[in-house]
Amino acid sequence: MILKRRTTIKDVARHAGVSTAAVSYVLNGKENRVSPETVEKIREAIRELNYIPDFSARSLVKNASKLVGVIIPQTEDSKQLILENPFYSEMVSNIESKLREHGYHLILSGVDKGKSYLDISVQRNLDGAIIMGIYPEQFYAELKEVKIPIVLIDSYINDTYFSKVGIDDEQGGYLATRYLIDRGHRNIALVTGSIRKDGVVEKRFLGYKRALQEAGIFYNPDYVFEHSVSYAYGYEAGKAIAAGHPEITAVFATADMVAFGVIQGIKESGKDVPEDLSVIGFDDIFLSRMFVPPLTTVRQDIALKGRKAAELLLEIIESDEPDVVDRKMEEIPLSIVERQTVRSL
Amino acid sequence: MILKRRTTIKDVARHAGVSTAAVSYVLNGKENRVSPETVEKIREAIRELNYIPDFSARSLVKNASKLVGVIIPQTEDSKQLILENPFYSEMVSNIESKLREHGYHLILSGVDKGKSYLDISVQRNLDGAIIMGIYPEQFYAELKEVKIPIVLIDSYINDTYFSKVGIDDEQGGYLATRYLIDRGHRNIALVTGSIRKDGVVEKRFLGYKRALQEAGIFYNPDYVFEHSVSYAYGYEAGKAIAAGHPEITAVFATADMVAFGVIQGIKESGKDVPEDLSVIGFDDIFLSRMFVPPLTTVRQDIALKGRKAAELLLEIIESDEPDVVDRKMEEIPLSIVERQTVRSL
DNA sequence: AAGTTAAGTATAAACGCTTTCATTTTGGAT
DNA sequence: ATCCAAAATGAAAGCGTTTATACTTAACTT
Repeated sequence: MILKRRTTIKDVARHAGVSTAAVSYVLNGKENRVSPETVEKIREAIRELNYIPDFSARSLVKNASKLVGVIIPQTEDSKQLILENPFYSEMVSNIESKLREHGYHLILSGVDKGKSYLDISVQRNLDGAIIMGIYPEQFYAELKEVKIPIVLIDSYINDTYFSKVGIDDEQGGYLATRYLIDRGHRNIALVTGSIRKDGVVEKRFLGYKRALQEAGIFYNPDYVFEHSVSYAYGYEAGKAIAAGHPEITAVFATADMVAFGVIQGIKESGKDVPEDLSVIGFDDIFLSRMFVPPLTTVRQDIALKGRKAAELLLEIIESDEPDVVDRKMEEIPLSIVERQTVRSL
Repeated sequence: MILKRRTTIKDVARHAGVSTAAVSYVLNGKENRVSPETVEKIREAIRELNYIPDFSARSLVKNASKLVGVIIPQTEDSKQLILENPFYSEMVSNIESKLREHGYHLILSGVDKGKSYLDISVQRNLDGAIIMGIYPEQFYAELKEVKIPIVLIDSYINDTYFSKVGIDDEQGGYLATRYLIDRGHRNIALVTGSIRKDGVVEKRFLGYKRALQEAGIFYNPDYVFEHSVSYAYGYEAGKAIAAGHPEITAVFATADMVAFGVIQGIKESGKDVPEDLSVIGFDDIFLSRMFVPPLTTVRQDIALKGRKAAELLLEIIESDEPDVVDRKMEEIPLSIVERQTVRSL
């Protein structure tokens, strides 16, 4: 593989009979510094030589890489991204297209347990990052050090340094639970990923409790099944509920993926959804529509969430005074979509 | 945002009282060129100053970026990645973890219709790329120009320049069809994404025809429903089959995602799977297990596919003579997993 | 003691680009 | 013709690294 030498700005300059500075000017849209004829000559040369700039060199001098980091959570056990969950892949896909539209590229990555994201952000000179999910305190502290714009998706970290996009999870949890209560359910289980401080699950849990309390229903800790956001855990919980809790008539799963598992678990225990047990999910991933039976769930616009996060980040990156932009919290609207997994008692 | 100046190798050198060369040596594992005490001093300085190297600068001089491009197909209409399909997200997730393990980062991207991948590979000085799916001829021609190692996933482009990882799709198509035939089906529909040259679908289609022929069944073009790899199209086709072709007893969908749609379409036409119509899919994405009814399908190890692609690429990148490594075709094994969507006639 | 060698270290060029600033050219105005 | 401002151009420094090369020192040989 004899690597042909790169075509550089120098080649272009020579070919056009001008200095590298001139070439750089037209490359950077500062054409007013160059005469129209020269611009044309340079354009021509660029075309003829098929010149493509080197972003590393550019990054070095401009101190901007046109690179954005995107972090998504990993499975607890292995080090794999939980990209399989359509919730994340749909967001990533929307973030990617928005970024590309603006000439940015995306480095997709998980972050090793206990390790920081400092390394990659500094190594790659990232212009910004979008972080999904929730991490240890320390992680955020380090992130701030890097001094790049950060957008947090689904995090309640209370620090104005970070911009955020998310939903009103407490309200979502409330809505879901209330929806069940309104249909006559009193003994309502909660199946959920681990309830961590500043995470979405914590808020949804709070909403669940608020709805219960408001309806005068005693909160029973035995009814919360907390472990991980996965089909597998939902399945397990579904079985446990169907087998061990005949008094429970409905379950609120804090993610559609979990709800699928719950339903499957219930079915395999010989009960039916929604005849014997009602189930409501959260997210409305595109699969929920196609599930059998179609899942009743709390809908959030996932694509919008991704797009908003990208837009917000770009806005901060491209503002002249990134430190002055006030860090807003973009809130994506919420609604219940009624399908066929909840019945009225 | 007062950007504190980067900590550079110079700072480290000064702090340790040595030259930048020495620092660079220990950074690059050439410690034998430096005395043990100096190494220690430098290590200390690095730690104390919290030094993190700049990969742009490194890339510039080493002409290697530790960056790998990953391309996945986009939806026809919009410019969005079809990452929602778990088939892709599972691969990406496995590729990512493998790459990260080896100190590489991944730039995830689609490629704009008609545009080339040349830009990004040159701009970013990519060390290699993994390309999923199939693109116009021209695309590959340009790709070769860049002279970086490329691994193609699911492509039958006949060019030894590229390494490949894939399955025996013809055999897969054959197996699926044969499976149905063996269970008494004669009128078998094929529902598939567009049959493009050198794509997996073309091969599966060929396998379908071979099985038919071998069984002495007349191939009926009316039985192939060709459009796009999507739930939506499957749904449409499912309806069309259930409503307009009472003689058809089984359908082979060339992707699980499509099979889901087909089944849904059939059900909404008032027929049942597998009672009235049998359906077999392809891929065995993790959802197929959880689908109701659980999908009978041709299984390929998607995670393995991703990992193999990453490994293969790394192997070529890190070999001293990348042009000498012979470009193999890694073949992932195939099998049928029997679940509940096919019945014997 | 002089010479040789090896080991350790430092200097400086190079990678491809942007951008400051000095210089040259142009074209009015006088 | 002369002057001047404005426009166009170019030289060169610098971004943070690596690495070839040069240099210094220490350690052996004779």
